[in-house]
Amino acid sequence: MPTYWSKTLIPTLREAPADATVPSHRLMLRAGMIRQLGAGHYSYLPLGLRALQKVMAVVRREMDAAGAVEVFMPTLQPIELWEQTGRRADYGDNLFVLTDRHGREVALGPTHEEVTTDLVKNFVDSYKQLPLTVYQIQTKFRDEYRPRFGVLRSREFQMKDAYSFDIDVEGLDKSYQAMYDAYCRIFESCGVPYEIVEAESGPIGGSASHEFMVPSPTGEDTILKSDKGNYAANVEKCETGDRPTHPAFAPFSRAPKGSAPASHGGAKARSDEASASMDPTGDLEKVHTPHCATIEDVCDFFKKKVGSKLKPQSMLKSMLYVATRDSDASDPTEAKDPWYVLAIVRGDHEVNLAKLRDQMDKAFGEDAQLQPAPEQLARDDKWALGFIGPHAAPTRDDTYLLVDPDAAQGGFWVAGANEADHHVKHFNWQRDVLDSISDDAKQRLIVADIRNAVAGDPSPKGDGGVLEETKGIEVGHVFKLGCKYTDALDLKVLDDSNERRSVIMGCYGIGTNRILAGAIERPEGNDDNGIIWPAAIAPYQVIITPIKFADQVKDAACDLARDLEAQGIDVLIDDREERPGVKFKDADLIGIPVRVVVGDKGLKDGNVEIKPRSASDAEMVSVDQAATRIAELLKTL
RNA sequence: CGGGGUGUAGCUCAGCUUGGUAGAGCGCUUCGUUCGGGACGAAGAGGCCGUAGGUUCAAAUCCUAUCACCCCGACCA
Repeated sequence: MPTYWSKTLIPTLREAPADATVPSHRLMLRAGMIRQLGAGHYSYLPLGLRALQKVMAVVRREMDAAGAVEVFMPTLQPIELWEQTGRRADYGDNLFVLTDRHGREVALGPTHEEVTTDLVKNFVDSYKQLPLTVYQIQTKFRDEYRPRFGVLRSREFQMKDAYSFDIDVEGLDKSYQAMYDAYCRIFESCGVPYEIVEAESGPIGGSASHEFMVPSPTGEDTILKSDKGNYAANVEKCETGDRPTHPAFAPFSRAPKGSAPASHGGAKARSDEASASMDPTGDLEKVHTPHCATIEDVCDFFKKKVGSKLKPQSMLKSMLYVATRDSDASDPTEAKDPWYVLAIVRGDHEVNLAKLRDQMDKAFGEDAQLQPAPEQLARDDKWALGFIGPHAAPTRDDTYLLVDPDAAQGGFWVAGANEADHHVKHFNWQRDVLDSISDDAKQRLIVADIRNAVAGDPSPKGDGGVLEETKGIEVGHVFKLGCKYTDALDLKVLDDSNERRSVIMGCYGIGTNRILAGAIERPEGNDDNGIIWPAAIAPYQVIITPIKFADQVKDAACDLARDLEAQGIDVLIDDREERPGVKFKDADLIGIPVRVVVGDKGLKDGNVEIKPRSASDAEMVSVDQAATRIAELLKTL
């Protein structure tokens, strides 16, 4: 049965609400697909729901084809599960927690690793029952800092999540690959362009991870790609190739992992000419910089008060972290033996905590708990927060000094003075640190990649490639989890030699409503007149626009609709008593791939007018041929 | 959470500085004329001006508090 516009609910809007800023949000609102209830909560109206259901159908088809089995798990999850895996703390405020009438805490599921593991534990005892991959499509809840961009980042959203269970790493690799391939087919089927990038696994945990991104300037994720085309990664994960340090730092340097040693490919030394020399030609000089605790503040201050131009890349940024081996103490202030890590990067760079953790793990050969130093703790320990400089570290035996290669350069730097409201200029590593450093402190000095990669950095492939930056919308994410959850929740099975072994997991997520937004955000997904859907996920494949819904036009429109429906093509008939112009505008706005105009004019010659939404011109086709022609056309859209 | 902004009709917004009985366009209802790219005319319906206090003879307007939403930022799928 075709849908009649007048009988359904498609409240199109001439203007978008002022608070909608990104194209997908504006157009979904204007097309009458969604309505906002609160910050990050959206209702799906019939048009939006239909599109979402199309996506779900594609996802189900490919999941089933890949051998995954569909289940449906509860949204309400006992908080104990989250405590057992330690993720209650990891998720922090992002986890919605509610209290039931008995005073028990329950989490609103943001994801289902714990529940799935717990479920599978109940009935999987033998390696013979593996591999197993389960999936579900469900509403997830995350208490985002800041929901935004409509359906792109909401607190309540739909996700297809899948979990694989294998007896060994080879099995995991296979399961992972099967999902990876299925994801490629899903995004291809849905007609959304995508890129696959290496990703940080974040609070989910795990060893390997890829993200599926729809390239788009409105994306919140930053992707770095080698111009050689052989490497792409999320900025949170992205490695850099070898970046040369000043020779004086050689004994402390750690080559970035995976990079070819001593490649001088795209590495750029500081542009500042003075950096060529390690010899100080100016004395270390303290400058009074009241209330200038950030790089930006200091630069402004120098410009306005000192009268000299200071660029962020001429400064050293000193970030203080606190570490502990005591994994039970979630609060470092209560840990038994905390120590500090002072991370130094160039003023225009950002410290990457995951990389910093990696380096600390290497230094200790075990997991260290590392986090930004809480303000109170740092002040109590006499750190001049906001005004810390690198030379503070060697004087303290509780502090490691980690320096990024780009900061480990000669010449002069502006840095914190280790005294409130003061910075120093003419800071020089050789004179102010290396010359006076004790042997003991040398053990705690490491030069290594600890910052986020930026455009212009050398590719980690070490082939002379240079990284370029783009933005993307994350629509899918696959992880090799390992045994994090199965160990925490004790999911073990007997293997073929009767040994109990930890089951190895993978997990795989797709944001189904992000696919919708991604389809609209893609360059071909919208124009001045509205949405342009890929046929696979369009709410309807065909819209029939009768010029006036009466008499022979009405009959012809209904006949055609019936023929199309008989071929499995879904049809929307715009039967409203509106002027043709209004119907054309609305048809364009909601973006149905094929529009058929039925009017007296064409009918006089036995024709209807067929126009793909993406085309600028229509073609006249005889009434008899219309259904066939439309079916053909749809295959190309 | 820090900074900024906005709450007036279903939507987009004016009115607020300088207090004095609530406005426009679009949409909606009825009638008429229109009818192939958001028609025209006429007549209507629709708002305790986010909420609560306060100042005042009088508050959409001034003050205080509070709530909601949006934007920017802070290691977010």
